[in-house]
Amino acid sequence: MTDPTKRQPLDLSSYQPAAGGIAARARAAAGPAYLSGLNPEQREAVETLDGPVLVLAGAGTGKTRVLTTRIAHILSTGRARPAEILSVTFTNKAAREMKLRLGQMLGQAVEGMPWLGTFHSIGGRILRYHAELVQLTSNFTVLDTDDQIRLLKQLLAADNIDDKRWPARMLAGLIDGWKNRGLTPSQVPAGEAAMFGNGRGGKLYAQYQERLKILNAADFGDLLLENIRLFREHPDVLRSYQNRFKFILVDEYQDTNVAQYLWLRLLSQTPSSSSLPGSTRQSISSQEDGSPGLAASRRPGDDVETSGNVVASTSAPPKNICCVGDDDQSIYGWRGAEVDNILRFDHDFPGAKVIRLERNYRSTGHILAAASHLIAHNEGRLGKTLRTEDVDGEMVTVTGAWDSEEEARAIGEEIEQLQRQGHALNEIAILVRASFQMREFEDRFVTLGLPYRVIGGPRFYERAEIRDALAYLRVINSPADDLAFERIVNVPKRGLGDATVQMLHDHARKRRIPLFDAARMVIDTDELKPKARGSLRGLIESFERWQVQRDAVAHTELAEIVLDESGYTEMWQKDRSADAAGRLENLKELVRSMEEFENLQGFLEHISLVMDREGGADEDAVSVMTLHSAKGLEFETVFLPGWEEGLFPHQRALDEQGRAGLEEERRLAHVGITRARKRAKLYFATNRRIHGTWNTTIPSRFLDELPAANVEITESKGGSGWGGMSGYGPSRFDNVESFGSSYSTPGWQRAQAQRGRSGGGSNGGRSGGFGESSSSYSSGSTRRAPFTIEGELVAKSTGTESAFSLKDRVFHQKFGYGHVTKIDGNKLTIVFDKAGEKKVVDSFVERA
DNA sequence: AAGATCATGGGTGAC
DNA sequence: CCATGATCTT
Repeated sequence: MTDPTKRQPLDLSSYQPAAGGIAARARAAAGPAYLSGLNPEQREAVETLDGPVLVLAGAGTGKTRVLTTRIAHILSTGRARPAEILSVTFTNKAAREMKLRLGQMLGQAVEGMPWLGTFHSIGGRILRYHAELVQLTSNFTVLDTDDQIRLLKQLLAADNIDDKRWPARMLAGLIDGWKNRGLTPSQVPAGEAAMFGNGRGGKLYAQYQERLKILNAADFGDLLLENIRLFREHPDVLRSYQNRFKFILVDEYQDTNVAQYLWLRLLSQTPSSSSLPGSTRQSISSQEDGSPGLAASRRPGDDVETSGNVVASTSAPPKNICCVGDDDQSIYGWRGAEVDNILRFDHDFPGAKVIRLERNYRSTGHILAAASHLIAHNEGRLGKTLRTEDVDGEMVTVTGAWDSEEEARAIGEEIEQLQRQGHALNEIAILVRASFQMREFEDRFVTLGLPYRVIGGPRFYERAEIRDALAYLRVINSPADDLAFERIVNVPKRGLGDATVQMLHDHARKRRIPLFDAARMVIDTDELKPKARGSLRGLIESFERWQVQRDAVAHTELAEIVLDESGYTEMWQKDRSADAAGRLENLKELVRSMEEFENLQGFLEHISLVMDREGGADEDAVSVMTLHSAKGLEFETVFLPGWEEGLFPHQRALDEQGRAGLEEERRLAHVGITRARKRAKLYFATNRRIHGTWNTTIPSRFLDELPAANVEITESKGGSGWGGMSGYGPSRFDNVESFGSSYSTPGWQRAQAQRGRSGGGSNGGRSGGFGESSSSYSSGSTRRAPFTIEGELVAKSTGTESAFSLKDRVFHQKFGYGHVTKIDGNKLTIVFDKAGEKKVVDSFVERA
């Protein structure tokens, strides 16, 4: 990722506030310096401080810049002090970047922005202040997914539920889903609660919550849900936060789930000192627009409203909340994100000002046009028209490969070529749909000796040795943390096996006390064999000693003492396996990383919430990552392999979510293309191995949805090319039926036509073999290029006239002949002679 | 209590 | 094909 501001007219980062302070500086100039680099829309988004604002910021339009400048503006106009601005992001990375950029604008003033952070870290912080009100203590532990699953497994075992038939993972997923939707155990719809474990799902959720309280723990969902509960049950607490936060800013609003939405809604209401229960029942986000799914999911919200805490639009002006997002980049529906939150913003926050940022400062014309045309195929969107003043640049390329191996080889060669031309590898990324695709590239790059880095692999904190070390520290910090205790009770080996642990569990359960306390009691009895008893006593005494030391020595020193005295370090020193040295290194790194924290508590807080893998070396290397983890990044050159039906769009997205799933996949494709500044290179393979077996695949429908005018079909540079079976010899593919059928999609046909027209295709004659499919497509006849975008390379979405008019006689490659009965932007409703009425994007039909 | 073997299932993954 | 987890074995 490079500095996204660099193509903007004025580099804000060079702005240095005068010693007199930002306020003084702001008064000095009629238009403060930090505003002068903004375009009119950006400036409006920054300067519209009062009331709700939704900034629809397309890819590369300067979203982060608007957010940070807005904060600077609020501060410099004296509208609020740093501690009065609530600014939430989804990732720590985003929060860090905002802090960094703010620092560049404001100097040290950022230090005083205590409420800039992720939803979870802010939620967690608020929860710690009021822990006792939600049956926790302020040193509560934040459980990660692993702990969560282990806890659920225990509950399932206790209930004699077959873990095979009802996996703990599945229950964890359900509970997460409920929490994402803001549902406490009692609010889960009966039907859903019954879905798991023969009707026991709801009960298990309730049990799980009880256990969390006993463990003095909260999972990620709780950090928000318990916050909401806190606000609902203690209006005075809520009011204090409503009073505190004069301005609220939200990044990536399209990714918010219902719980986050509710949380924001609660905080964004203007506090009314006389919040009479039931006095204001008017709902803000309400009914009457038949959206059943949403209505159902919003039910908890209505609860909030009818309980009287919500101020209706008429009684008080809504808070100064500014949400920034892009509905076209909503790719986390599977994780509970509600695109509807952004689609309904002006409904939820009446009087909201909606500002669109449509000037793209990132990509060249062809790239932007391709991405825009693709995303225009989605129906559920607010519609933006991205523009660029950049040159057209290179066309987006689409390359077919015989199989995934050749795909990797071709991309490898292209990268080497770019490298020879002097392009930095850091400016090149490979973005895959699914992580299994990465291996092939790694293999290839290893043989080529091409430096690469995989982003988003196993994270630092997920490593066994880190989790073990943390478990020791967790027990010291919160002795009730049974999950941590259980993790390390026999690590390193102390002869405390299943039998001993089981015994401790029985003891603990009977007396309703933590395992640690149970252990302390048991060592004074003769219930254990002398050997195990002595071992356990040693451990307990160690912990008691460490607990005393916690307040006496620095936390980093404590960590070293613990790792040393527990025998944990020794365990790895003795280990002869290859990765033992690396693990010891990681432990050192862990201790090092503790230095920047005040104390143990602060460190543990951080570690549970900050999942970032520490930034790898700055060496020049190609980045390999999933499309999801690429969101928010940009590269000069982006390779997008695997554009095949079933993989992208992913079959499961289609199966499980239907059209909504397809649209989310399409947004993912849009995100992928818009990561590129200068070159976007798409690939598809005709054969791909999935779960060990080779499958013949069809090029992705998304390829068909690209505008021909901006796309160039190229031959694979991977040597023998598609037709060249020779390189592979008589192979395992001999049985594969003609792969010609793969090339009969409209996109392919079009590609051939395109190639013929432009004459640029290196070896057009060779394509003969591919086109001859059994399909009914009339090959040869030059097809009308699909909806192309002329001139200024502006994508047309909703609101644009189609090239067709009512009653036009048209031909569709799949549905045959028909006539247009309705036109909605570029979407046509057509009654086909044979296939009946269909809604079709106009690029799929031609005049008959 | 540790290692060996079978069985299962295999989008995306922040906090 | 592969990685992970549950079960079986020593």
